[in-house]
Amino acid sequence: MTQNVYRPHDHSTCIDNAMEQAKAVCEQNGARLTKVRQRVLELVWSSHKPVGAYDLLPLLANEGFNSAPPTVYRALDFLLELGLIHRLASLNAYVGCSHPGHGRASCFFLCQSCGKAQELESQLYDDLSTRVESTLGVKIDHQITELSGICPSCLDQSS
Amino acid sequence: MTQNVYRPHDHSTCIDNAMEQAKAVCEQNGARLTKVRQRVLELVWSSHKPVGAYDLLPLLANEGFNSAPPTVYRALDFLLELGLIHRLASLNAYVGCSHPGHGRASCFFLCQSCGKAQELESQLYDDLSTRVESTLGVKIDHQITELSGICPSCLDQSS
DNA sequence: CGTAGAATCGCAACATTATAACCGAAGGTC
DNA sequence: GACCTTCGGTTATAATGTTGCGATTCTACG
Repeated sequence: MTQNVYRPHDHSTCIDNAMEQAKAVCEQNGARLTKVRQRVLELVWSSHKPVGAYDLLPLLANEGFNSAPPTVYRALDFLLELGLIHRLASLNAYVGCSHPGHGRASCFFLCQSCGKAQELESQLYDDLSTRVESTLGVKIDHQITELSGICPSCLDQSS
Repeated sequence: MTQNVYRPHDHSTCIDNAMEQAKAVCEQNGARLTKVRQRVLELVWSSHKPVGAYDLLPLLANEGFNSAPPTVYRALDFLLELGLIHRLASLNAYVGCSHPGHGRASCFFLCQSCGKAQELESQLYDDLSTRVESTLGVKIDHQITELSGICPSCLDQSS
C-alpha cells in the first residue's frame, strides 16, 4: 500500500527513498543526475505539497545555482521524462513520484486545505481506461486523474 | 449514450442543442446569458476542438465586442460555474459540455492528432472516486480525468 | 415611472507560467 | 588531446490568467 501523506511520518525517509530510487532509475536509463537536477528533485520532495516551477527559482538562487526559468524547467522536464516527478495540471505544480516506473496512469488526491498531494494506486483507473480503450476504439497513451477535496486530517481539524 | 465526436455528424445540431440547454440552465439558475456570454459559448462550441481563451479574443474583436482578456475570462468563468463548458487542465483550453448537470466528475478523451475532445460518461469514474472517498476517508468535491491518445478516426487514417 | 442596489462590462495594468534561440562549458569516448 | 554530445547560462519573449476601478446596464421595489 502506498504511504499516506496525511499521517505524521518521518519525511526524511521519503526524501532518502526518492533520491535512492532516482539514482537507480538514472543508472538504468544511462541518464545523468547532475547537481541541479538532483537539487531540484530534493526541493520538489521537500514536502508533499506540490511546488511551482517559479517557487524553485529563489531556492536554487540561494544555493548559488543559476536561477533563470530555463534551468528549472529543464530539470523538471528531465525528471518528468524519467517518471521521477509528476506535473499536476490543475495546479501547474510538480510533486515527487512515490513509485516511479508505474504505467501511463497518474492519479492524485489534492487537499484544498493543507495543499498536500496524495498519489493513489492507479491500477483501478488504468483498468477503467483499458475499458474505455476497447469501448471507444481509441489508443490511450497517457492519462491523468486529479481529485480535489479535503483530506482526513483537515476534516478532523474542522470538526 | 453520448455522441461520438469522431464520427461525421451535423454539427449545427450540436450547437443548437447546446445553446438551447444553456438558455434553460440559465433560466433555472436565474443567471443572465448576455450577448458576450452567449457568443463565447457559441464560439467554444464551434467545433469539438478545445479552444484557448486567447483564441477567442480576436474572434470577439471581429464582432465588435471588447477583446481584453478579462472579458473572455469572465464569460468563461460564468459558463464554467453553470457547468456549460469544461476547462481541460492539460491543454489550458475550454470545450462545451455535452450534458450539463452531471456531477462532480468530468472525463475526457483528447485526440493528440486531430485535437477533438470526446466527453465520456463519468459515472464509472465517479463511482471509483466514491470508493477512494471511503477508502482514504477524504471528501472529494471535484475531479478531472483526461485521457490522451489517438482517436479511432485518426487511427484509421494512419494505417 | 424613478431611483437604489446589484450585476455586468470596459479598460489598464500586472502576475504567473512556460518557451525559444544562441552560445559557451563540461563530461565521455576514442 | 580532439571530437562529439549533453548540459547549463543568458536574454528575451510567448502564453495564460488576475486585480482593481470606474462606468454602464439591468432589476426590483416603492
